[in-house]
Amino acid sequence: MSIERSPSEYRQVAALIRDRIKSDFYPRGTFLPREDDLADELGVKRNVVSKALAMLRSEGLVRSTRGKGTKVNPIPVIRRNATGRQAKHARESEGNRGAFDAEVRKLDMTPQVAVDVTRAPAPANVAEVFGINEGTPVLVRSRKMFADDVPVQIATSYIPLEIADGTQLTEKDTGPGGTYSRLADLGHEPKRFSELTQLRVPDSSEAGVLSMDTSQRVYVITRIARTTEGRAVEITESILPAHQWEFYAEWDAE
Amino acid sequence: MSIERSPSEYRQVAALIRDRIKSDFYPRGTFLPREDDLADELGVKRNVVSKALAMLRSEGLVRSTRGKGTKVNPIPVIRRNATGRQAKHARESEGNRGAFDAEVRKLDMTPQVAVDVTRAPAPANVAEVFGINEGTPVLVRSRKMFADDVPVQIATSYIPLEIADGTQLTEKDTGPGGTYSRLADLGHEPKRFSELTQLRVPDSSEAGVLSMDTSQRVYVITRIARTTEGRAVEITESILPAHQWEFYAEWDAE
DNA sequence: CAGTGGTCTAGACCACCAC
DNA sequence: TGGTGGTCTAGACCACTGC
Repeated sequence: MSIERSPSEYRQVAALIRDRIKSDFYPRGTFLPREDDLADELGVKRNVVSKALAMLRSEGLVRSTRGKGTKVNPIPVIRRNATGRQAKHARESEGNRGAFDAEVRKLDMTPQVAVDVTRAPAPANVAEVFGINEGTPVLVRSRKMFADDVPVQIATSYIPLEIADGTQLTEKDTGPGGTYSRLADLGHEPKRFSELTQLRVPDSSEAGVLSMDTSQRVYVITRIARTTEGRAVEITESILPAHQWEFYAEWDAE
Repeated sequence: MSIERSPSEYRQVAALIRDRIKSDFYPRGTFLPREDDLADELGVKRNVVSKALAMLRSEGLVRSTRGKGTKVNPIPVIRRNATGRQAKHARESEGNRGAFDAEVRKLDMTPQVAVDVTRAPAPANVAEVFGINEGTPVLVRSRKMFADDVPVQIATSYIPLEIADGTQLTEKDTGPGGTYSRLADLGHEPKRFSELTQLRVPDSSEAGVLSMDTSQRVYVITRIARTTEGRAVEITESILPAHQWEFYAEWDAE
């Protein structure tokens, strides 16, 4: 129906380099030729190559460093299993780092998690779900997760201090089964979950921590865990570089 | 830890315009000032404004048309409910257009669906799942979905001809309960589902149909429906402009 | 036709890296 | 220090819209 119009030079250059990456002509983890050389090879100005590479950078295909060059992203896409993350057996067989370890190891990479626990004023959205005033202190458990030393996820969990204070939840290591098992021990077993997944540009702080560009995208996954009575006992906000992840789920009809 | 470095001009311009859109200074559906005027107002060159707008365009915040101007995206983000899409009650109460109608109407917009049914050679990935040879004809049901006349989704379903031939599945209107109910009538009730969600740039054909830019992103959702015996009886590949959607799910622990 | 955005030119300067 | 990418300049031409 619509007439084929020839795309602009920089889009053609981007498409060409994208193909070369996908066909392993530029293998994962190696450097591209420098922009001047690409421009000469393809008969375009450096600005055009630069614009094309900016496009590939925003897709997460390459990463550029001033003074060094442009390298093909060394990390493959990680498959996040959205099916059984909260399942009890998964928690107990894999320990408190949850499903992340398995997801990364499946790709023959080395997972790594750094945990930090503090108390901090509740952000507005957290306060609203917990039914407390904005700024009321809550327990904040922050995790940074790496695959082969590349940051691929930030997860920040909030728990009401009323529940967590003085318990193992305030320790870095929450013990076998992790946070949800401790909440269960305390009589607040999470049974009902909701999850909202959004896509947006990272703010500059997120971009820094995840060593991303602000032209890239992050998934924001907000999960609320509630007891059978409906009380919200934990909120986790995960930030993931979008180009680094895909989601898989399985389920049976009721 | 890292020193605050001032972002480049075009990023500052993009941030400013982004804020103006979010604060309704430039309301949804209205035109921005033209690039020359923005450049004058902000004391930068037009190229810089142009680069900033390209960024916002790739985020789906604005849409530019040569000769006309740049308009704020008139359509709000649609929330896709990933919880009960395959539930029988949902199918029967809402008819064969499924959950899409409800999702769009919830935002006070008008849903619209165009259906096209053909036979076509099975693509490689479809053939593999069905266990047939690539190129074997299969039934292909294509739907284009609109919210207030804006295309927001393409869905392409594949069904083995062996099952579908000569049945209502080859009609545009599959009747009450839709495709899955007809499959059930035929003794192939879908009971097990898997779904893979990926993010990528649209190819030029997808960009055309969804009137998108190739600097934007689409979700690709591939769902496989199987019988209790494990036979794949339907595959649906949905393409969604990523900036137009978010995903919501709820579930109970087992 | 004039008005708009999309792209490209042919430079230039700077920030950052490795040495 | 020289090599690299990131950004900006001050134009220019073109594609497309609406009159």
